[in-house]
Amino acid sequence: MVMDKQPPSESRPGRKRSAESRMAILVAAFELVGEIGYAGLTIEGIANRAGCGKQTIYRWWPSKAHVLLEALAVKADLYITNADHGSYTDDVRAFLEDTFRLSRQQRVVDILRVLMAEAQINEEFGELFRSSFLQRRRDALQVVLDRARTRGDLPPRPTASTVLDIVFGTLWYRLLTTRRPMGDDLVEDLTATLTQAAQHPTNTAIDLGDQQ
Amino acid sequence: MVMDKQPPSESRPGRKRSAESRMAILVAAFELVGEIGYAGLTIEGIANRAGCGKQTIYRWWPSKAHVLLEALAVKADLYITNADHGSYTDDVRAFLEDTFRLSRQQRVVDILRVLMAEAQINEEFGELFRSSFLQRRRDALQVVLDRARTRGDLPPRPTASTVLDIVFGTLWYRLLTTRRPMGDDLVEDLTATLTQAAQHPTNTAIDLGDQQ
Amino acid sequence: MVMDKQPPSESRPGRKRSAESRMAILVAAFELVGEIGYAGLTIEGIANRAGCGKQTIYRWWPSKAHVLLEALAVKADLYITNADHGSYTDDVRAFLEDTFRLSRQQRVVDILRVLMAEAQINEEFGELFRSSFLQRRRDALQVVLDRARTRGDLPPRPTASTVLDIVFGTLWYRLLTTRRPMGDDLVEDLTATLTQAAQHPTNTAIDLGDQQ
Amino acid sequence: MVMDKQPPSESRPGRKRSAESRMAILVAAFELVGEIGYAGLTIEGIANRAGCGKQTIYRWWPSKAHVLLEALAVKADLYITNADHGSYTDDVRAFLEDTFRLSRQQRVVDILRVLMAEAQINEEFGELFRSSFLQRRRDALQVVLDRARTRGDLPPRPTASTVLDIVFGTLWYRLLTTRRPMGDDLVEDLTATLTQAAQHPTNTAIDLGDQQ
DNA sequence: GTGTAATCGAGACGGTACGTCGCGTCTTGTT
DNA sequence: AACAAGACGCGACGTACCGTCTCGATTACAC
Repeated sequence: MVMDKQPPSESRPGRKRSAESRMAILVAAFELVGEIGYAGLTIEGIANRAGCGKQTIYRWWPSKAHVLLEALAVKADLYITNADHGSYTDDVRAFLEDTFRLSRQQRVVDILRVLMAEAQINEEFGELFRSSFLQRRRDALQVVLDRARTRGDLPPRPTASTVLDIVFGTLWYRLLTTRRPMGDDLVEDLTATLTQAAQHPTNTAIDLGDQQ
Repeated sequence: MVMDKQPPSESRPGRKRSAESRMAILVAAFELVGEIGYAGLTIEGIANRAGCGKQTIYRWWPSKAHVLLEALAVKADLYITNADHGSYTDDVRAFLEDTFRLSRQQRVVDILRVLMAEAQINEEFGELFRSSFLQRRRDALQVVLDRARTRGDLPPRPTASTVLDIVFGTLWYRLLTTRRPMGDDLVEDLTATLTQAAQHPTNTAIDLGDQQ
Repeated sequence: MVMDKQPPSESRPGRKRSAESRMAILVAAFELVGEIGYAGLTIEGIANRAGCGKQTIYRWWPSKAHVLLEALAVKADLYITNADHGSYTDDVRAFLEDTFRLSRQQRVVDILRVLMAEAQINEEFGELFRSSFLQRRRDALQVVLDRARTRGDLPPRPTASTVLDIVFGTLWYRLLTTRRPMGDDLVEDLTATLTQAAQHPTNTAIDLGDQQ
Repeated sequence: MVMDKQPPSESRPGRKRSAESRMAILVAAFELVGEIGYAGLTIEGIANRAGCGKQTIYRWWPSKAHVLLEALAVKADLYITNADHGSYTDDVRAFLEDTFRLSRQQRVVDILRVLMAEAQINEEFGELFRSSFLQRRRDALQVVLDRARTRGDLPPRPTASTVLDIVFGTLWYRLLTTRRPMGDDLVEDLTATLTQAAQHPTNTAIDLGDQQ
């Protein structure tokens, strides 16, 4: 997840970027947002906590949201496995359960919420957030769908695009509104809804009966 | 949608609240957010445009988001019909299409996005936004579900709670990430996914019997 | 000491001025200036303490300093006797000692200081303060000087005008700078200085001659 | 006349105080108080006129009166010579005439009046005004008195302390009440009153003996 | 080694908006 | 008409951060 202004690449003269300062800033931002909330988070506050000058933050990140996004990437491994579990249904369930597990970390959830919020308000950050975070999550689930299509157990409905919208829509909606993650029942219900046609295209009635 | 600090009710001495100022403030906020965006919107700017003092805003609303929420309620009729269209499938499709139509108003969509954003950042506003806006939308769709259950064409899966999460999740996810509303294809795909069991009327009687 | 905007004089229709409110306002102003100081004194604060509306204050006094001046007149008897003590020297000493005694009331002194201050800043109040307070004090001492001239023990120097300037100048200077009144020694020293020629009339001619 | 918060002295890191801003602020304050008066003078107005931020003023001065006091020190050379004119009488007359000349500058007089006023209202400023202005003036005249004592023509009465009170008392009283400075006649009259005993050298020796 | 160049901390700077306070005015209903 | 109450337009307050700009003081590469 690259968001620095200048990937140095070629060798330049002059002092090198301080790795200590970078980490101190990311840690300070991560801690502060947990202590005083995003509304109270300021560049000045981060600089104070990190023991660095404001300029050092402005040099490398354009906004506090950018700092926080990188801090999240450093502090939390956000990437969810999409290993093959043998069937489309099991893959989807596993994906949802992985996400569910991740969203138990309240600190991480809180940061995701405010980053999504900031993406609505700050156009430039929105661009980055969509391309470097949201799209990556879609890509991960897309792999599951592609595998199902190859395997042959992908139901004709809903389309892949709709599945992505439903899955991430439901996830984010819960995050943003109830502030609590999906529960086991919702995981199960959602998995069934998205995959029921695939499981038994001919005998919907029986499935329904079993599920009761 | 009541959000004023003091519903006066009984007759008190002193000058009454100015209806002119209230409307001027709501109109100014609505216009300004369209012209300069939410990030640039300030209480000071609203007061200037409205030709009133800042105190008059602070007296009645605790934040610019509260002003905007009331402005939205005044400027836009947000409430979507949930009239009976004869079947669950048609009711759901109508609800989604109504929403789709509403979300063609870019100004309204932009405000909804930033209000959802603010609800993540400002705890107090989040409370109000959930209770006075989000919950009402859920209630409206709940009526459709209740009618379907009574009518007898509500599929056993997904549960009502899951349907609400999926519908509003997908709606908000599109709003917040692509910034463009659902298209006809998504409406159709989503409707089918949520009601596909209902499309097999032979099972419906049995399901209903089980559910009761 | 009249400073009301409208001496009612003739009989007008409508409700009469409330004597209770007037006294409550004057008392509140007097108390508040002692508790929180002149800088913190506000019309709103006076109105709250007095249990009256702000308009009632604005109706009768143009500024908080005007209120305070009237409050002082009501609360403190500022007028110093200038009774005949038989000689110019004793009259002057008595006048100074009276003033000294008055200036033991710290509350009164504090108010006089801030009224003099306000008179420098607020042109309109300055006018009133000079004519209705300062001039009256000068007039009182002038009586002493006139009596001495009649009696024949008024030294030719300093002139009456200079005596007034020296006496009140010294009084006010002590008030404004040390915040403590003249002591006995200063009273005695000042009396002697102003009247010494009177004590040694034979030198006067020589002095005058020398000074020319 | 030092009134800055931090005499930097030792070398600190960070940007240095801007001398341009300091002068721009002092000039703006001096001009504005002449144009709109002290009551209308605001920190905000000074900052606008000076083309600087408000914080730059608050960083270095605690109130508009402090700014004005420093502005006065920069704009006007307030210090009056106390050179030796050969006799106590001539020294006192010269001191008074110097002051008289200074007080022809209406702008300077107006500022002195409001600073004395502010010193009554603002405790902290009063402290500074007394110690950094009033006391220095007293010290200057004290030099004249000390020289007279050394020289031997200081009259026994009034005491040095009383002379200071009378001189500055009369000066300030005229300033604060008539708003016009002492005239030639008052200078002469006051000089004579304070020095008349000195004109009788026969008494001086005895008096001096007593005083020692 | 000795420039030259970039980064670092610190912190002053010109700004902008904050949320509050008090001003003096203006209803509103009561006395 | 005056009164208590209190909302109003207004303007300044003093504060908090913004993002920029000196400042010495490091570092590091290039000569």
